Amino acid sequence: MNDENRTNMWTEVGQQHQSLNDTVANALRKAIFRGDFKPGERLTEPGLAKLFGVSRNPIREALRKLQSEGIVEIPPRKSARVALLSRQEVEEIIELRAELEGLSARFATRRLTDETRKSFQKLLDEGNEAAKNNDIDKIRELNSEFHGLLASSGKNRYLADFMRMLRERTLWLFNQVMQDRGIDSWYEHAAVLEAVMSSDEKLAGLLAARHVRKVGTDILTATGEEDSPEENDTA
Amino acid sequence: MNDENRTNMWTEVGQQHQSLNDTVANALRKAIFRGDFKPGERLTEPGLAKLFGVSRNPIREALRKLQSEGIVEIPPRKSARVALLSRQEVEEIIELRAELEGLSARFATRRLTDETRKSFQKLLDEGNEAAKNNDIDKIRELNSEFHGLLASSGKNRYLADFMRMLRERTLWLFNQVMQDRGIDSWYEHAAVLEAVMSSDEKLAGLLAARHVRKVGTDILTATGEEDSPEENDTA
DNA sequence: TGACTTAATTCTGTATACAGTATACAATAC
DNA sequence: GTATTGTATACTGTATACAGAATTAAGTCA
Repeated sequence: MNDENRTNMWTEVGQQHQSLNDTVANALRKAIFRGDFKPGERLTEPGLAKLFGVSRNPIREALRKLQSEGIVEIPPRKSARVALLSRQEVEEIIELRAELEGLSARFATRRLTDETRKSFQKLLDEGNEAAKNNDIDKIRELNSEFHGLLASSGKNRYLADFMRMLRERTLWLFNQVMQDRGIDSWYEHAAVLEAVMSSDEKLAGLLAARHVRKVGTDILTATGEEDSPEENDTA
Repeated sequence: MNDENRTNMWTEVGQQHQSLNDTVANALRKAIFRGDFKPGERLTEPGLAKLFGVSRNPIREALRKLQSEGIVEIPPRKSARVALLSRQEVEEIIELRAELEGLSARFATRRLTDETRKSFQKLLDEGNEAAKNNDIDKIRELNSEFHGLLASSGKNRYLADFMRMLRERTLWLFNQVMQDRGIDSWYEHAAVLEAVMSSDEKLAGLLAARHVRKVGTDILTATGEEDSPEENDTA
């Protein structure tokens, strides 16, 4: 093996190294999505620094990153807080996600290649199999894979990134409903995939958008009765 | 004046205070958009710290912020660089902007209120006046105002924010063409506004999308002949 | 002269220090 | 008993320090 190959082969190990702030950001994001920190909860830098066993600097940068993702809010000169979504915002995100998921489906249809078609078919087969067996865990995994695959097949990184952000932002909400709706969701996803593969751009777009709206209304009615999360500000 | 009113009135003075990292981020963003730092140029923390007369910390945070906006790239353990857009990426952004501008126009039409209608009408009158007088500067100002107004009338902050980011990201490109196309652009904007105000959602969406595509193809043909910006990597 | 190695320098990642600001709570006045 | 002020504590914003990585410059050998 010559030097050049060796370099190319192992050079990525340096790139893959996560700096502390990335590591912290990922851990914190996961913790928030898991519910370890509740919406509105204070996230002080010294507290997190102690918790993660690092200095305040990586914590600060992680918090700023999560702020840019909309996961935490950082008012000036005050502690960061886990962001809380107003009902209004949830509605906005769902409405937007519906349109963008439709757009993504249309892009994917337009750019359909043999390769992506094969991925779609594989996902479709696995999903139908799992649905037949009532394998809820598998279904949930494939449901989430669906969105990623559709987005990447659309071949527009900006759209894909933005949608991932919107999805993450409402993940915990959607997850609540997914318990009951998993199988239904799968069949709606399957319908989108079939429309994409039969190159019916318009239908794919409509089905994808309608799917998000359906789950969205389920969420909104499910959470509608409860009290919406209170601002625990001292104002 | 009672206490509550006084509080609401002046409380913002504390909120408005910009921390150094915000100030730096804004200054740096402006500098990059003005072309003071060319795409691909290295942005070292000590260099910027000296330039802005602050310590490295605010610089770091500003750079991270601009990274999240896609304006700079920060490879691990290397200096930040002004992001450079590949032709592929420019095409992706334009394609996406066309769809989203269309979406935004449709949202604005759906949510048309007396108030927004009045703003639209005012913009329309001013623009037509300026176009008649060939007042290029005024036209450019109104052209940029158009996008902001349309987005805010759509009443979806997430969409509006995302579009602003995409617009900023390609501002320098669009500006090149705007010299010649300013007046044409205005009339295309005016057509969108009229469609919105006559509540023709579909037409508004189509016109808005077509407008972006038009400017986009102008840009792509104009920059197509030149060499695309080279990665000045040492790879 | 030109490619390769090594030394010097610069830069990033992280930790720590300190001043100014917010928060919590007890003491005081009404 | 409630509102207000005073004071201690905790937290953020910013600067500085230092180790290790990246870059640049210098030197070596062909």
